[in-house]
Amino acid sequence: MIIKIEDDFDLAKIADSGQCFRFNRCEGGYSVAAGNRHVLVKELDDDRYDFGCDEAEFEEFWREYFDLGTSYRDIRKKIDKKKDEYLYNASEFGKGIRILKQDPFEMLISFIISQRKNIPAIKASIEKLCALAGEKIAEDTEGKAIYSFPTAKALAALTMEQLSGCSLGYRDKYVHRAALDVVAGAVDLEAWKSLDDEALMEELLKLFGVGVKVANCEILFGYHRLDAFPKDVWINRVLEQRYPEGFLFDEYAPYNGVMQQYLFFYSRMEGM
DNA sequence: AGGCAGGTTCTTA
DNA sequence: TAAGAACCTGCC
Repeated sequence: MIIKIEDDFDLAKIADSGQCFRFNRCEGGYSVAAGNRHVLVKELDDDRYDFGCDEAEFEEFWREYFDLGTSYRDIRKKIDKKKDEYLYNASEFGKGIRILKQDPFEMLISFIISQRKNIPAIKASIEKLCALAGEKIAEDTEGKAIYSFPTAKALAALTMEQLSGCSLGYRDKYVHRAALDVVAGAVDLEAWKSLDDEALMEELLKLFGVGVKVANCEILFGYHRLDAFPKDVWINRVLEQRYPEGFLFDEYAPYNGVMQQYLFFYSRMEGM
């Protein structure tokens, strides 16, 4: 179905923003996989986009997934060019990025895998994991199969040999344990939605293989709490070099996570 | 060939 | 409590 989107919306930038790992350019548009769903999105002219699904599915799932109820343009307006020129430049450069509303389990596993890996390596691992334990849900325009993200049960059923075959390295035991804990009910990601930020962080940090950085990614991308501010090597370099006096967290609350995305995207492209 | 990649855990003092 | 080492794997 075709829909007009007047707010910030740039598929290429979202695909490259590092928040999602199954969002890829392919012939004729962008292949977007989320949980057990898949859609092909094409950019048309005049702010119009063609989503390869019917209206019911768009309204029921993709509108929410792309967070179309939030104005990222308004969020960008919080940035004062004179007061914070670097962030202003970063936001102009990253204009079009949105924070997707992704599944907490998929994000948790994805960011556990992400540690000490570059983005292509993360994607490769996740793709192998989906092919191994997910179900085929679609084909992209090049005829390549798209698989759902594995359920906790399917992941927990994998042997360690199968897991390490997905190039997880030492993270294989983290993924295994997380899946087991979810299946056993000791970890209830749904129930954690009702926790406040601090309590949620505390629970996440109890997970094997989850430290502060991965927990913040989960809070921002898995729970869509837009104030979470993950600090990775790129962001730390930016904070050190560009904000020796400190970043203006108070100014940007409760949207620091959105600002983090602009900084991350900008710094990575600038090759800082 | 050795170092490093969107960190975290384990060990040691 | 806080540094420092170790950790899988792939890629430059």
